[in-house]
Amino acid sequence: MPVVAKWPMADTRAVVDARLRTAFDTIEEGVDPVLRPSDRADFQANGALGLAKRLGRNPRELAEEVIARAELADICSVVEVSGPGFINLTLADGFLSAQVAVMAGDERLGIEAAPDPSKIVIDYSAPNVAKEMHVGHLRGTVIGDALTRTLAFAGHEVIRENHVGDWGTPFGMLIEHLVDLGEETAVAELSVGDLDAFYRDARTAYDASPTLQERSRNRVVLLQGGDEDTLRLWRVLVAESVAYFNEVYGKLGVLLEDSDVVGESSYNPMLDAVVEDLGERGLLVENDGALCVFPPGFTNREGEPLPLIVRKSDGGYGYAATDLAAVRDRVGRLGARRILYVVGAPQAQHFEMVFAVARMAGWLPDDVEAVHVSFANVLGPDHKMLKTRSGSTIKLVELLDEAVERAETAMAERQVDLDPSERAHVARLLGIGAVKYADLSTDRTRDYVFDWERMLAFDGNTAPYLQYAHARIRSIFRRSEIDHVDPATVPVVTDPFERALTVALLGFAPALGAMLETYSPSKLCAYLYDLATTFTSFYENTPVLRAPDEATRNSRLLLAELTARVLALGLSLLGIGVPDRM
RNA sequence: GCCCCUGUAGCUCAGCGGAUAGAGCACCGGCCUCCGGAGCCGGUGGCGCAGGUUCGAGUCCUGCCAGGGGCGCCA
Repeated sequence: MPVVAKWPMADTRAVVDARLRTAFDTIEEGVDPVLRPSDRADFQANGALGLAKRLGRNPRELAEEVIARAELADICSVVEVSGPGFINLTLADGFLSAQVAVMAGDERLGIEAAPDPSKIVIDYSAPNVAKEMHVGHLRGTVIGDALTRTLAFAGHEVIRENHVGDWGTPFGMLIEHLVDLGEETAVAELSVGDLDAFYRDARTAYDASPTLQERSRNRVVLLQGGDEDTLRLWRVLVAESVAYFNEVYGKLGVLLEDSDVVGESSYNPMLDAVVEDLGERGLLVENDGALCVFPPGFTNREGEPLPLIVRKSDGGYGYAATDLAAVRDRVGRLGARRILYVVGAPQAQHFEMVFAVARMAGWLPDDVEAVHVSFANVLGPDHKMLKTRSGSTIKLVELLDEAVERAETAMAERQVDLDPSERAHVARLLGIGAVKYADLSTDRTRDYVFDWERMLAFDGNTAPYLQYAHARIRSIFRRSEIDHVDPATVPVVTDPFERALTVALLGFAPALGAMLETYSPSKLCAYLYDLATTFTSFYENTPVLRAPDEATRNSRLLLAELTARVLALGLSLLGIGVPDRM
């Protein structure tokens, strides 16, 4: 198939964009064709309008000139100027079928590995030791996991770092509570995952007893001073908590594991060096006994320069020091070319300051990117922020268990005929998938309304809908005699439903690109949902197994199978599994 | 007081400076001798307000209004 070799990428938009770019270049170097999907054609290029304005030319004439200079004959069936100077492009059916054949013949579905792979550190999840994981941790964990999987698929070397809160003043209180409970009782409580009760009881006792407060303060000093017995107790807290986190991660189905835990405490040995470095570069200013750096451009409420406090007046280190040490370590030791922080939006200014200081100190060179992948709040159905100490916090495990239960109930209502073990497995994929997808499908910078009913509803833009579309396709293949379509099949694209599905399939590469460009899983979700609806419409309106002839049948089977593969791959990149039956 | 984020249909959300602002839920109306009805086809309904920039603004700028968050020793 020479026609196939001409377009190695199954990224239709990129091919068209490149052709137009070449044509625009002959008129003026470096003009963006401004290629967009169009209602009136497959694509529209709007670049002629802006260029005409700059050159003082008639936009329609200029658009005509671009068309005349562009090599489009082999990929477009219709190219015309419309309106004030839009170039409307309709792709040639032969081009579409060749492109989709390339995609189908590729294990990676036409997604080329990044030409410039880089080492990326991604910091996400970060629960606190001896504290329950609640819905607030859902977003960071799920978004971080999706980005990790997708960046890795794109060919990058991704290093996960779970920056757990395992250090700081509360640990004096927590260790004393551990002592008061007795180690065995405490371990028993923690190992069953009742971190909430442990923390709450510790806090209650602490608040009520000045003696305990005194002991806690002393304990912090011992902990920071490296007292062996205190450290041992501290390690018990950490180990039990991490074991519990792993259980939650297992339920949630995310990649994080023990070796990814790089808690705040791991930077303790590097903190003195951070201060020394900053001192040597003359960046430190002593202020009321605290060592500060004043990055330019930050002011407090009085309009005075705002410090990043590296060392507190009592000699202790705050989280600014830890975060600086982490940057230094990730770039200096690990060789990260990019660092992603999947952390809530309220910390935006903190990260801006940390990055600014790290740049001033030379730890973060200009060619290393540091990005705060921020996400907004989780709101309750009442649109108020869900806060940890408000009493009515939802434990993450309970949320996940209920999601699975609801999936089971829904399956029971549909009288799904599966054996018990497969049934349980599918319920898990559906329930957990629904929770994850509900979170991922909303723009991460917007507040996310957590609503049981909506999240677990099995219609609309939800994971179960996508999973269902996938299962229906698998059912076609179970029903027919064939496992897979002959990979050499080149689909015929004539029927409007076939055509719409083909165009949708070819949107996969740009959709992944859009997700990675902006670190927005919601873009991939939107694409997958569009693909699923386009497929279902195709499937309802176009006979597949009962196609009029063998060639059409094979062609449609190919489109169906490819749809299933895109759905399965796309969802897996989001951390969501797909059952064959449901 | 200053800074950041958000404001799109009754509700939940898409909209990368371009043509008539799209979905889903809910509501209304069709489709079960037909490959899985957790579905398909169709309908009602909207850019917080006021200016400005632009050939063109939901998108960019300014002001206001509303909600949320942040603003030196908690993380």
